[in-house]
Amino acid sequence: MPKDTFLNLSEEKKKRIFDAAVQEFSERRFSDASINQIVKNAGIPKGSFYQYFEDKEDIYLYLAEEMSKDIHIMIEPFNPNDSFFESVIQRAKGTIKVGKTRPEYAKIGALTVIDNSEFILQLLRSSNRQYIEIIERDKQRGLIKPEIDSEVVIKMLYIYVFNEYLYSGFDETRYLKKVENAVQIIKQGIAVRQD
Amino acid sequence: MPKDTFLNLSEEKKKRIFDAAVQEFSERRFSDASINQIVKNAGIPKGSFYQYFEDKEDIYLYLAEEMSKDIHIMIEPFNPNDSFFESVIQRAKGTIKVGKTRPEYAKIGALTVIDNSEFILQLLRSSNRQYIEIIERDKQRGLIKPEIDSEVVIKMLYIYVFNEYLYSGFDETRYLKKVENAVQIIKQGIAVRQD
DNA sequence: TGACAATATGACCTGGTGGTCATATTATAA
DNA sequence: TTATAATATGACCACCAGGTCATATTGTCA
Repeated sequence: MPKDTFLNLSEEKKKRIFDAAVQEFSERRFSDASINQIVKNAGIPKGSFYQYFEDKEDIYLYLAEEMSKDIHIMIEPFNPNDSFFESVIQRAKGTIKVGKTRPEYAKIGALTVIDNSEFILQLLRSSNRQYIEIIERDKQRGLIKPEIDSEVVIKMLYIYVFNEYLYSGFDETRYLKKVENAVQIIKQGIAVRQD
Repeated sequence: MPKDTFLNLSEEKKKRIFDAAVQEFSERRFSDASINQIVKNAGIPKGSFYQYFEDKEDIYLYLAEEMSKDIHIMIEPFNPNDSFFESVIQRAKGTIKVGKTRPEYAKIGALTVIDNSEFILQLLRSSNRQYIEIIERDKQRGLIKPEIDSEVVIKMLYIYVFNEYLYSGFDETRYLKKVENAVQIIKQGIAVRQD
């Protein structure tokens, strides 16, 4: 949580700092991101940064919260009627949509999957939880084989989907196609059926 | 390629430097690994390092070559009769085997998948190529659906398998089980068949 | 032995990091 | 107006990175 000193700042200044942080975290993974760079981008003195935030984690969490407010306006929440497979594709479409108006946000998301700091791993774990729930629900619905290890499914898909976003770059149709391929593979497998 | 000055060194000294580099690269990703740390581990002066190697990439490539000599003694090459699925599991078992006698080697491999430097990405790409070939072969054999995007398959599995190794830690049975689960999912899919 | 080349060495360079702190400035209230 | 509290500021700290280079040491051969 940012300190009160930060929260009391003018909206203009808060936004300047927010934007500077977004820029930095969209270019470098959390582990590699530099506070020096953020203060330079924001045009504030180094000392002020520590007057506003505890440390890098602090500003990152603030960022995450602000971004998620922003994102929730842009993309609709999971539709409970959608299957797990549809949900993943919907979310990929959401990522593309976010990427169009806020490319940095999508970039920040993508960079999390290649960060192995304890801090980021924990964030990832909690963001995966909702997908696990969807899979479990679909098992009950009789859509997904009950014996499936949902952790494995999520990890494969999640890492893949963001990784692909990172390297597909601006090519949205390619990205969506890759994600659809991945989902199809997870759904149906790749083995030829020996009926 | 190391400089001649390095190659002319005594076996003892070469090994000391090799070991020091292995240690460093097994603890930190290529991008994060420190030459300073390597020279400290090896007990050689900083200046000597640059007398032996061009830079970090140079020593990494040397390492990779030496390690692969070592590894090829420990694990058998892909069996051409094995399906893609069996090959992946065999390779996972190989990783465990390597991990038992040379835990650092397996760690180095695992760390590659979370490095996004151009240098490492290129290495990964070329090491994926052989899996792509196996998949294409299995398509011809009628084992794998011909319409499958093999790049997607490889990327999902490859990243997953090493990632899991990184976080399963020493728990080999857990690791192998997760890999088998992943392979099974890729093979058969997770959807309940609506016959 | 002496001359020259090859090698070894660590101090040093530039530039980066996260973080601190004494001081200056500004806002607040008596 | 004055005293006090809140905030702003950038120089500074210790530490790390990759890389260089003048000098010292060692090996080689005539």
